[in-house]
Amino acid sequence: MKAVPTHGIDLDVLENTLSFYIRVMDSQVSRNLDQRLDRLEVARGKGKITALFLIDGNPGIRPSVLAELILKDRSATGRILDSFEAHGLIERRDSAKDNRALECFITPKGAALAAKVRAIVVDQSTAFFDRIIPRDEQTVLMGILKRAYHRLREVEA
Amino acid sequence: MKAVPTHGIDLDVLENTLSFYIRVMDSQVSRNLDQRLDRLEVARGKGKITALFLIDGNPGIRPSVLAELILKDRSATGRILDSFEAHGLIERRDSAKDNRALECFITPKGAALAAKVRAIVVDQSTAFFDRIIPRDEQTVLMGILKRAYHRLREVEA
DNA sequence: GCGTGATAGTTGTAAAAGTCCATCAATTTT
DNA sequence: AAAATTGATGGACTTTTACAACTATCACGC
Repeated sequence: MKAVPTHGIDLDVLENTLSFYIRVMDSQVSRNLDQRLDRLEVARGKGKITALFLIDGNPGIRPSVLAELILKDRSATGRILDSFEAHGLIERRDSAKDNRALECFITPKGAALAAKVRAIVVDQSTAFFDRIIPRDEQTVLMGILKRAYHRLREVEA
Repeated sequence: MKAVPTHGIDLDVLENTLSFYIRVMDSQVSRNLDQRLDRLEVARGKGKITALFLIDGNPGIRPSVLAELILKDRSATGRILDSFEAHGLIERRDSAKDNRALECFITPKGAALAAKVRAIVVDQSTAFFDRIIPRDEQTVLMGILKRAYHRLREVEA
């Protein structure tokens, strides 16, 4: 990528639009993360990593609950689970309580992947933001976004 | 969407990972924005709005410069310009100085769309974040992200 | 118990984005 | 003048994502 100074370029109203910065940050951090996760079954897309962790940390979690937590519809979630299962990362078993429902369980292979991804994700986020945001500001940022995240869930409900 | 409380759900390391919150915020704000922009030629995808504004505000800007600014490769940028041109929003003319290059110019129709989109984008961002982040925190957030954005460009270069 | 409506999950489809690579023309460098 | 670089386009491919249709099951009220 070439050096194109941002000073002097007129970004119009985007200059003062929060959503613009969120969107740019996302695309860059996501691209960077995908490179780190290359070949790891969870690269690309926003929900795969969260889904893997949730299944790892909440044995028996159901696809529909998962869908709401990763903010996707059931069909998209189902396809993620299909690919997880095809790669031997999880198992879907019929629920004893509700014959419509399934329950997701991590496999040893899935747990191993989760451990690996855990390390990568944390490391990547730290490395990425350390280059562009001072540590004290990162703390502030995290606080604001964390509260916003929880409020988002309340509001959406 | 149903009420699924986030309290009590274990998000694993994501709980303290900045990239996670950035990614979630992005997906929500982008989805919300797309709904607002429905049918407007610039919905979906991250670069279209920025590209339109840049062409509007910088007459004669070249596709390759545009590509670097919207953080896409030339091929993807070209396709955005194709669709803009097909919809009569811009014109690409041969550059007088460099016969390889093109120069992009907004059309009246494109300028009208830019004006409309400008209003929507600002309004949407404000409305979206007002629901989940107090105004004073929004100011702080904007400052941090703005600095991060410019540093990102310096670092990437 | 039975019907209505909601819920769980799958499948199909369609649209679109992003990336990679090859190609071609024009320009700059040495 | 040859080589390397840059600007732009085109094709192919992978993935994501949303939307709607469909089956099966459950829950509630009467």
